[in-house]
Amino acid sequence: MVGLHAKVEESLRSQGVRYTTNRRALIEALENTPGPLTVEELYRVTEPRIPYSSIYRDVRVLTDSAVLTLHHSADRSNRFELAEWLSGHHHHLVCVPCMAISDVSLDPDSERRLSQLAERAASNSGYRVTGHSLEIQGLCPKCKE
Amino acid sequence: MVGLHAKVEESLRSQGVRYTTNRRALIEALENTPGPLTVEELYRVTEPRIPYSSIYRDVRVLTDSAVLTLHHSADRSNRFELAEWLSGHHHHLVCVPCMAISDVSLDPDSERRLSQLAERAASNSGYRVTGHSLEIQGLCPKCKE
DNA sequence: TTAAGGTTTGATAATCATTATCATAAAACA
DNA sequence: TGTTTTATGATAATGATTATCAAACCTTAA
Repeated sequence: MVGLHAKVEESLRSQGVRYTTNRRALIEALENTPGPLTVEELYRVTEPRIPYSSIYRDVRVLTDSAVLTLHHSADRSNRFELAEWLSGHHHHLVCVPCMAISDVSLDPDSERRLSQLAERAASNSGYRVTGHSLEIQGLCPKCKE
Repeated sequence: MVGLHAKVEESLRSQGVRYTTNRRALIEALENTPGPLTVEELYRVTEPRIPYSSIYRDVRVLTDSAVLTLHHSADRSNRFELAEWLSGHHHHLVCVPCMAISDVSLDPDSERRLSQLAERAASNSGYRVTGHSLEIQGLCPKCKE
């Protein structure tokens, strides 16, 4: 499999965007985490520190370049994650009390059925369906006890 | 069926929160709309005008009282909607270009299968599942053309 | 009905997250 | 190398949301 960084670099290059040290560090941080991260978390995790102004600018650039996607969930913070063409299609498991978010995948058969459900649900709305995402709420192992 | 306002009033009363004119107007606005609304939309829709400070305070009070739920959507805006115990379980259809959001329901059979999928997806994560919500992305009739 | 106590309101100020600005630095390119 | 483009980081500005507080409003009990 071609490395993540090579894919990102190639994609950015084709859009005339440079793959700099800061951006690489952000991608690495996201690669090493099992779920989407906030700007603040990216700030804390990267080493050496990247100023907030640069993180905000970079996540915006990377999102505009379709390398990252913005994730919106019940908690009011914006979180970023690798786009699905880099990380694979997946869904999210959200812990309601502690707001932790982790990625989860369905097996291919379930995924196919989910697509069908989405199609059917939209069938008499006049929409053309292009994608879907399932958010599962629950209690993580820690919060469960 | 017992009226929406009666249910809301009863619920608020039990929590020592008053169901005032402003709050009633906000609930009415949400009742008459097929999807979640932003604070700005609530401001525009209510008559007579409710100041922003009051709308922000009230949606917060109503969310804390579990009468409303917050929906954090892809365009980075916060939207509020009636909680599911008032409006029924439903999912969202999001138009990617224009950001319109509308509610959509699955038939009971599909809903049951979706619950099973959610359970299965989380089964080896250690989470206890308490709920789920499906977001379907697509193009609305207008944007489709 | 009135007085007391608690809640809500609306105007305004304060805060917080995010974005814009801009001079400097680095990279790409001719 | 010199030129042009893009990125960086410090700082200022913006915009959305929350806090503050005096006045107005309910609710309850006497």
